[in-house]
This record gives sequence, structure tokens and C-alpha cells, in this order.
Amino acid sequence: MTSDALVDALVRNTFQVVGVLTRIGAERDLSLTQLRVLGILRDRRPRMTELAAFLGLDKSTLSGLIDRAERRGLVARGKNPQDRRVVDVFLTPAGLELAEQMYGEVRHALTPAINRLDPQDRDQLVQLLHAVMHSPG
Amino acid sequence: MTSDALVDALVRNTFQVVGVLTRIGAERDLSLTQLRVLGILRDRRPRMTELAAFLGLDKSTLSGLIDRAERRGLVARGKNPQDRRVVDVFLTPAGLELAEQMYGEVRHALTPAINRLDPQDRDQLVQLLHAVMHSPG
DNA sequence: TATTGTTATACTCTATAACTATA
DNA sequence: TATAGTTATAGAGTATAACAATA
Repeated sequence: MTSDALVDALVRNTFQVVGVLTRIGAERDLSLTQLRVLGILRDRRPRMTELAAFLGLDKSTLSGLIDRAERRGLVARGKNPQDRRVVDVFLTPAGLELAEQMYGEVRHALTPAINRLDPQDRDQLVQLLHAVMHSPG
Repeated sequence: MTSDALVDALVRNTFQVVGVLTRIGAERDLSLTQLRVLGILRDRRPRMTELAAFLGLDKSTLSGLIDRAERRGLVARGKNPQDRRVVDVFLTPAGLELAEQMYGEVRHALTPAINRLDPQDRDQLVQLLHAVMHSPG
């Protein structure tokens, strides 16, 4: 069945990219989760609960993650003036710089793979991934 | 640039599929790594070092992973007659059944996404993923 | 009362270093 | 000596339950 081959390809592709992301994170002592946190915060300033939900993690897990990232000066906690229970999270300048740098390395690491496709195929792949990945299971 | 859009799509796709795999594993108290171990052992009987290298993990990490999976009756260690230092790893019948079951759930979970593509596009996507993912950075 | 976030606890995942057994 | 694997240790990631502060 074609759909089985596609599932296999998606899963294999996933572990391949996870490998690249993990390696690039590890070079800076960052886990895949921390790498993802930095990536998300590049253009957002969510509250703790929002970020936990987005990552699919418990809020207590996020407290620990943000504690450690804050201790390293990569993120900061801010008060929310509308609701004093809420804690907003955002990148420090150092965190933003690190995030941009690492995502540059991700692009660099994936470039050889991407260059195996001609421009038409790249566009096609982007379109197909968008089609497949919008609101999945 | 097109390649940036493709990198973004690949990374987003990766976290999406990781989310599906993590959820399906968690329903059986299996981490993403354990899920992957079971997936790999479906059709292989590697030695500890080979499996560690394939996963990109230290051999000591693998000892712990296999300890816990063995304690749950999912995998077993076997002696290697050629070299008595070597430990081979393989699935138990229970482990094989669980692995097949979970990978069935993965296919099921990804089916709605896949069904958003017509058969031609599915084939196309499989081909493009294969082209991109062979021996990446 | 309900929600937001933290803390305490326990377990898994992970790497490094030191070790045992075999080659 | 070198290689295969385990163990000891330490730290990060994770969820559950109990908690404090605010709504």
C-alpha cells in the first residue's frame, strides 16, 4: 500500500531530522526540547501554560525547563499586568542570538540534502509537506 | 529563499511526527527512544554497540534502555557464539507484538493527514523524501 | 471555587569515567 | 593492548500530586 510507504518515509525522515537537531543542540549542551523552546520563543512571548500546551508537556515540566534556561541567561520570566498569576516567557538577547545561530546551523546541515533536489522539486516538497502536516492526528 | 522554506517545513513536520510518536508511546509508557528501539528490532538482531551507534547513543545509555525493556519482557539479550564479549539484542514475541501494534497506531494516526493527498501526490512525496533523506548531513 | 504556576518526588534518559571479561 | 559491555555517578527531562497566590 502506498500510504504505508509514506508513513515509513515520514517516520524515517523524522528521526533523520531529529538526529541533526539533537547533534546541533548537543554541541551547545541543549536538548532537543530546549532547542525547540528557543525556536518557538524567537517570535512569541507566551505564558507558561501556553508554551507547555504547545510543546505537549506538563506545566511542571516547563517550570524546570525554563528554570534551567533562565539560569543560563537564555530566557527570562516576565510579569503579566492583566493577570498577576500569569508568567510570560521570552528570549534574552543572548537567547535570541543563540537561537538564530543554531537555526542557521540547521539550515547549513540540511543544505546538502536539499541540494539533491532541483528547485522545482523543492517547491513541490514544501507544498506537499504543508498539505500533509496541517492539523494532523 | 526556497531552501529556507523547505528547512522550516522539514523541521515543523519533524516535530509534528515526533508528537504523534511520543503520544502513542506514552499510552504504553514507552519513551520515543524505546519506541524507536522496538521499531528497529522488528527486523534486526544487532549487537549492543551496533544498536547504540545506530541510535546515536553511548553504549552505557543503551545498557540502561535495554535493561528496562528487558525487565518489561519486550526484548532479550543473547550470546554471540563468534565472540563471547558480544551481546546480541532482539525482540521477544511480546515485544514484537507490541511493536507491530504501535506501528499500526502510527499508521492510523497519520492516515487523516495522508488522505489529504491524492495517490499521485503520495507517491511524489515518498519519492521526494527518499531523495532528500539519503545520507543527510 | 477555579486557574496559574511552583515545588516535592520518583523515574527515565543521557554521557563520562572506571571497571570486567574477552580478544 | 584493544574492544564489548556493565556499573557508578551526576544531571536533564518528564509526569503526578500537593501547594500558594490570584482570579
